[in-house]
Amino acid sequence: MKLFEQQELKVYNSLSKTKEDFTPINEGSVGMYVCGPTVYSNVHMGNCRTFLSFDLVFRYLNHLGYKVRYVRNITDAGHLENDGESGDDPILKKARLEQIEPMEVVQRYTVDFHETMKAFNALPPSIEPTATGHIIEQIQIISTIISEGYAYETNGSVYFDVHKFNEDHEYGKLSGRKLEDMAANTRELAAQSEKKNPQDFALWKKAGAEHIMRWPSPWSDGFPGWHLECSAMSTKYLGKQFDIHGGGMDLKFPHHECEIAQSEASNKQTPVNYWLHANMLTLNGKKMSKSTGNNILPNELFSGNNDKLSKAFSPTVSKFFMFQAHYRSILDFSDDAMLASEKGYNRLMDAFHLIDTISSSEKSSFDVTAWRKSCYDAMNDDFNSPILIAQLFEVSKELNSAKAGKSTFTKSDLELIKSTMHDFIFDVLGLEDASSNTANDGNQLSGAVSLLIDLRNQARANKDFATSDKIRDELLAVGIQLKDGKEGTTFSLN
RNA sequence: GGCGUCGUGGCCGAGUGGCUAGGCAGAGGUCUGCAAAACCUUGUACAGCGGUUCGAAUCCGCUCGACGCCUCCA
Repeated sequence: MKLFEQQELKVYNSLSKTKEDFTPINEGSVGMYVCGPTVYSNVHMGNCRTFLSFDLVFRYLNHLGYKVRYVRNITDAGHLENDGESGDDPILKKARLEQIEPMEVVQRYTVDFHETMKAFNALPPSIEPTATGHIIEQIQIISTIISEGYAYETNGSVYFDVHKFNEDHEYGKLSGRKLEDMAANTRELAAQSEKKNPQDFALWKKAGAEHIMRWPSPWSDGFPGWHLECSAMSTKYLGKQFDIHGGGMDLKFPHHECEIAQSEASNKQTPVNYWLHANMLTLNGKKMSKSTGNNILPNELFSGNNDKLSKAFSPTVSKFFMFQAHYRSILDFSDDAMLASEKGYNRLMDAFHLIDTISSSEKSSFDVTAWRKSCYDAMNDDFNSPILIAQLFEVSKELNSAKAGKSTFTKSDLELIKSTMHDFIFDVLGLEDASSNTANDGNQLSGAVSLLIDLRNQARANKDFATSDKIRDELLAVGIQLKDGKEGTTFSLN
């Protein structure tokens, strides 16, 4: 496997706020952890964007020849850190609402998540651990942090002592916050709080009587704090120090900040070399969110069964839409943008299908090697998929020109274009070919339509346009569009 | 209030000190019996005001606006 391109990979590190050369800890291997979903409801498109962004990272690293261990967790418990009444484990809450076992909630939405990721043609991670499967590891970390002096117990609950930690570490270095500022800006009713300071966060919570999901621990029957699971599982499967940690931008603070604190407190070293954060997908200019209802679900998108869009869109078009923006930019979801992406996607796929029909020449009028390099340059520049897609359109234009006899390609250049386009469209972007309905496919539909095309062409030859237009219009009415070209008629399904 | 991000042509969206982003739409053209589809050609935009500079959309400052985090959130 050639590895020359990977030498130039740069990634934007949220910790340093700069693009850095990517150098993995172990040459040729990459450890990557991404915060997965909390499975108490269906994932919406905003959630999906983050996972698809990191699917792109995973795919590209694989493409470059790295051996990647990609860990993405399922949060199925303990999503709670407040000690006030407002705090509530969303999984338990949902279970109460639906009058079922918490693990039924978990199972239902885990299955939904997996089906959604599969629909998007996202690769499964190498390991997909669950929080409930790693209670022992979490308890061990808490014990270590307590013995290191960075956590304290109150009434059976354990809290991370942020102020103590900040004395000899830097709390807030990822999110750019200063503890003093945070302390000055907190007007929390600390009266009945179990915490020494409002900034402290829970490592272990004692379970109330109504709390069904509970585990024994040295401190109480209870459950782990939310931030802890990721520290436990990333350390277990990737080691105390690993290459990439990803997640949504909204997890930067407090979640990832707390992860750093936990890992540094227990392992005495900083856990992650490169922090990558995917930006939000907005709807009507506002962040998609489960709680406010400002979101759209994948199934609503695929079926067209929603009040936000004029039609249904396929998973692959949705991905194409997302990858036309950089993963670190906010992207707004809209009908117009989706329609534009769908047309662009079809144009790109049509151009790809054109390659085999182009006859080769003695010389190429287009520098294919330089073009190919520009594709790698784009992805090497912090996974810049919009530039990559622009490059794919550049070559598409040349292919169309070649078809019209204006550009020329040698046989080997055509093959190089085909393999490069294939690599990037299908392997790296992970798009799917949904438009291969030509009149010579050989399946039943194609056979039937071919017959109608023949009849229509006979009618046209006889200048019986009433008949030919009837065939054309009625096929269109059932969603089959005929396309007359120089070399005969093809069709596509609308 | 604190921290941070962003404001690009009709729309979406890259870029970031001097050199074409790209897609969609629009316009013109080719093709066609007519259409549709497809293809080709075509746009000189960077919120406002100052400053730095030979030169700024790109750097700095201010103003306005939007968004995100600070509470569960990808």
